[in-house]
Amino acid sequence: MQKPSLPKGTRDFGPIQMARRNFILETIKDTFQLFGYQQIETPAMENLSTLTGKYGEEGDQLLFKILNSGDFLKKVDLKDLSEGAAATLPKVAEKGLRYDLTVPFARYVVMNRNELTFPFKRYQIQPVWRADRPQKGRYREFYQCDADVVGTDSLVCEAEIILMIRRVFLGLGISDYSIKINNRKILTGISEVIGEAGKEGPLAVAIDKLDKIGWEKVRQELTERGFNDEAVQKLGPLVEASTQEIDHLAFLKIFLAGSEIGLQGVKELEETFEIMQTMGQDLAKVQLDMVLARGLSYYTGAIFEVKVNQVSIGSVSGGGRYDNLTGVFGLSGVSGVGFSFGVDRIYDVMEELGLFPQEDSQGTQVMLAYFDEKGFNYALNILTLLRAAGIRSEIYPDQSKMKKQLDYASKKGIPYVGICGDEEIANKTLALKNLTSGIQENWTLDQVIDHFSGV
RNA sequence: GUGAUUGUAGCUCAGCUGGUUAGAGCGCUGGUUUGUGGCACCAGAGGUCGCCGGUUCGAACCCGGUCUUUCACCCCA
Repeated sequence: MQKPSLPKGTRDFGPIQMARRNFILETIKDTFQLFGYQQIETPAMENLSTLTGKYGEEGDQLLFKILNSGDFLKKVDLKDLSEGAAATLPKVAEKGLRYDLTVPFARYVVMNRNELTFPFKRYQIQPVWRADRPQKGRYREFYQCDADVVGTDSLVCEAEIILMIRRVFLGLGISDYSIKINNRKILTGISEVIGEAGKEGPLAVAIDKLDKIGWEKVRQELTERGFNDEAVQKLGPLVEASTQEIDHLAFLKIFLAGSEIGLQGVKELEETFEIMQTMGQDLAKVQLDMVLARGLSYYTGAIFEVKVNQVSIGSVSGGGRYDNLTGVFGLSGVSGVGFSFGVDRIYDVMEELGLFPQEDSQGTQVMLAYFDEKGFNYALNILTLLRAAGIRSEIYPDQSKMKKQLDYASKKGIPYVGICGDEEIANKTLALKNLTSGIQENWTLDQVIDHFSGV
């Protein structure tokens, strides 16, 4: 006999967890649909050529590769082996598990460009896999809920992303959180005005850690990454301003005065906020974060990140605009913007904050219990009638002691048990017992149906 | 990928510098209660101490490897 086990970083979801996950999923789905997004799905596996090179060097390492079927070694020769893993890999694996939903979506858009009506708004809720080392709030298999719109560069999309995030969090009962927003063009502008044009990549990576490790450490990292002292010096006022309660847009207009692209980024943010105002919306929870960077290299415009306050979990949602994601698949000039909710992290956050409702709203409402064959037959009849009336009900399947039957209902959290004994059969009633209060009354079937239909 | 950390009954954990048959609480099964769960009392079942190897007269305990858990870095939902 072998001990059963799970692969590292994966989990089973039991009935309670699934009820909770479905609650989160339904809230998100409902919101996406309300905003006009249509659902699609793509395969769990993609050709490796679709996936590699889209997430940076680190990302390629985190891809799960699928060994070719059959004799996977037949194309490998000794020379490949002597050259190491990088040379051998393409010959033994040509498929991989998807790393996110955005790249498969880009692939889908390009392959179906003639059938799709643009702007195309799609949502997608599926698991993704990363060969990461698991830790708190980080799994090797987890769900993403993406909503993206491609084929328009309208800033209405950016505004609507903010509105969708707010609606979902309202529905989930999460109230203390911030939607951080920035624009890659602003980061490009910053690198220009400090005299390190073209280095926004490393600048972004370093500056993103500001609230985590502090200015001193970031400064060190920048120097290590080859930024000269003068440039780092020039960054000082920005870092200071980012922590102060001032009008960041106004600050950026001055700070980025010498950078056309930087000012363009500021303008985009400004317009996004104006659109929201025209829609009659305020900017609650929205926070312009001048040092928000995000790692993914394909972002070119707005970038988002959502952090729930007072919890130890990382960001629960993120996204941004990408101008040329479909370009690598041969369709250029299509701008897209989208974001993603991490269900597993939202789950962890809600658990940490104790936000899940106690009772299960989809569980059985009544269980039928009985003492003997006669009662069993009577109960089977009643069961059909209850279900016909739309009442979630079940019968204890084995003839056994009343104690056992009640125990089962009690443990399963079923609130009512309908007991079928000789007396009840004779009077055409049910002895309906409330398991919370312990009170038991004899009710006619009509009364029972009335009672539960009203709930 | 780098550096730590964890693993003993279904669950949460004790287990002394290595020394007979490895314990507790909760849970589980049965009983006190043959038309009634929760509470109480009584009895019982359940463990190759993650796995493999080594040191030792003797290993849950020491050493090596491996898997797993958690955490930091990197990166990210």
